[in-house]
Amino acid sequence: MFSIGELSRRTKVKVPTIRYYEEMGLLVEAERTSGNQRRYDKAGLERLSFIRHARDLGFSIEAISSLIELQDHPDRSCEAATDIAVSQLADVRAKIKRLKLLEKELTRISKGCDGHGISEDCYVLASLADHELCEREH
Amino acid sequence: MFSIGELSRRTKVKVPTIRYYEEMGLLVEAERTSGNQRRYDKAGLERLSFIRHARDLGFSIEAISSLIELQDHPDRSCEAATDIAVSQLADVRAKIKRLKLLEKELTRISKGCDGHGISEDCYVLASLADHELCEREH
DNA sequence: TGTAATGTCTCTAGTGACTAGAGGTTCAAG
DNA sequence: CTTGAACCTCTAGTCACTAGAGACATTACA
Repeated sequence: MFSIGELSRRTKVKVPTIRYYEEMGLLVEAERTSGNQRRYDKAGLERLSFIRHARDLGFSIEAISSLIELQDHPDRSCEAATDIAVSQLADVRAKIKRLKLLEKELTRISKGCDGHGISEDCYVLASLADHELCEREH
Repeated sequence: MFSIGELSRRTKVKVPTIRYYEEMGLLVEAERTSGNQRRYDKAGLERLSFIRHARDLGFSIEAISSLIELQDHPDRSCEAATDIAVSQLADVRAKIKRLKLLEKELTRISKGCDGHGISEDCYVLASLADHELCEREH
């Protein structure tokens, strides 16, 4: 059994974040010492590692909730789990697509001015003021 | 002179968002009718278009504040404006990089299970539980 | 055993960029 | 002059935390 600080060190999840996950219902309420401090075991560590990994991959708290629910019922169909992963992947791909458009536009805008002039003539400011100066939709 | 609703229609920025921008100091406080309703002119429209375009490109409210400050002083050096744009570009590139790693990992994970089995054997859930199953850092 | 340092507790409030809703007022059309 | 849409302010909610206050618990060392 170890303290929340120890759990934090092992999982690289900050202490207040662990308490937040508990409040959100991602972690079951931890056992307490007589002095009311949380104590964790291997199961708690594994669950938090799961959460941390899923968060790193961009899953929302809500999605993680569903995934944990499935994990707790090993006999159920895992269709929902793959659905969540596939939809997360679609999300990530959509974001990449959008960011690539932004990248192109920002590259173009940035190149338009070397920063040595005055605001009045700045292509960066002009581009922002006038969408017509953009090459494509973003 | 036109109303906030009309401004909203022309810029595609929602009415509460316009009021929010005013509160944040991005928009100067609008003139009011005798009945206390906001009224805008061409200058207001142009400023909001500027803000909207910058937000679309992912600039923060704070960054936009600085850009507007420069816009209001056409005689100043525009170095800060190009700095902001360049740093925004770096941000976008960093995000793309990270998302591409996530995409690879999520693709791999998603392919590992077709969703027709039970949770116990699900590769999606196993991958999340065990970082070791990942191919690279993310 | 005493004490000091560190760790932990709960609670509240703040972040960014909005969005939603309540309850009341003003405007424009007919 | 009435009706209904648009407008006003204010508060609270979103997401996933983060920061800080003030009090209590645990641990290490003398």
